[in-house]
Amino acid sequence: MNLAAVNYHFGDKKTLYHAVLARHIRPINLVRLKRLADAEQQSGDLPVPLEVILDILLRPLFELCSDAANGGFHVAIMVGRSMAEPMAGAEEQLAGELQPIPARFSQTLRRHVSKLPPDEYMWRLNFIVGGLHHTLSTLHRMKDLTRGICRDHDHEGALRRFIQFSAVALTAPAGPPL
Amino acid sequence: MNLAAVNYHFGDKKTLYHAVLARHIRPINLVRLKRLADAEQQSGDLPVPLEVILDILLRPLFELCSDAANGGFHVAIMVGRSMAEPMAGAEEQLAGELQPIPARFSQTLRRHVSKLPPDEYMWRLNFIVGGLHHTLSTLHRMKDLTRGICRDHDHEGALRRFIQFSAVALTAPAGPPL
DNA sequence: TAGGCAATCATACGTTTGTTTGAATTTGAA
DNA sequence: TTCAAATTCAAACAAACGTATGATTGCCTA
Repeated sequence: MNLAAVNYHFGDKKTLYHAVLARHIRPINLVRLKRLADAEQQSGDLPVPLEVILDILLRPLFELCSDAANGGFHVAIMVGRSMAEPMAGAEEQLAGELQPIPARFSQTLRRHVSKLPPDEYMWRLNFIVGGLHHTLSTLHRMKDLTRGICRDHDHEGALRRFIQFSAVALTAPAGPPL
Repeated sequence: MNLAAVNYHFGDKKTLYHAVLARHIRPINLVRLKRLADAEQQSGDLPVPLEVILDILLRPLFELCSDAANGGFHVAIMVGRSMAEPMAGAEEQLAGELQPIPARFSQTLRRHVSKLPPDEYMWRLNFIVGGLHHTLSTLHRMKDLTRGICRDHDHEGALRRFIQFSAVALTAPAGPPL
């Protein structure tokens, strides 16, 4: 469409970029918070199983990124890029959108990782975040990347494996101090 | 320096980009192959411990990316970007440089992951690769990202944790088939 | 139906970016 | 020292990009 519309409606390109990101991520985060609340209520005093927490956290993202009709995987690329190289002077904008999620989920996760030192937990979370966005960005070319061993667009398989991967990584005992 | 020199010596920007990447990655890969051969010889018939293999694979990368004097972390960004979004029509160039490494290391890794289906192994490797490059790209702003919980430029801590992280993730038993 | 507002469009402007050119300068060998 | 090839430089070029403008269209309300 006509590019002038961008400046008419959004002012400049950077604002448009963040608007697109927010439009996709906001509803996902609402779903996440809702599902987590439901799961907690259903569990009563028992901890919500780690795999369930991770499923709630990850499934909406995988579903978004596999929704090819709505430019799903472009969003995957955008999110990944925003993580790896935030646009100068505008990281706060996206951060404000994302902050509530790790904060809220950490509450629930705490019972599963209570023996981990906080920095150990953060490091592992960062490893996982990297793996996540890389996975989302490469879902559509896994066949090429693995010489045919993995299928393209295998969202369900990727999600199932990534949940297990993250659960194992988070629950492993802390290594020896340096 | 004068930009015309780029086109004089390299032809165009893309070629320069790959030359920079190759210049940094090639020596690293030589070191990796050498160290792996040494470790195998030293182990005789016993398998090289997984953590040792991972250390050989990862340490040179972490060292490169922490060599600030030589623009180390810019290389981290470049590598990460090349992974996530290879430049159109030139992925083969970098692929040729990187191919021998996973192929060679998979030989040695095989004894540790022999019970994993090949696709399961590839998926996990992809998760780890994503985590790796994200980690390298964010080493210099971990403090900001974790609200002060992790230190900036803690290459040694990151490496140690990432090795343990990868080892745990690779040796976990395969989940139930879908 | 007329008037006003919002949205869209073709077009143009100013920057940035990648590349080219031709003149200077340096280098190395005879 | 001399000469030719290699390298560097300032300057210009062309294309891509982000943005701005003024005319035009579509829409809603009075």
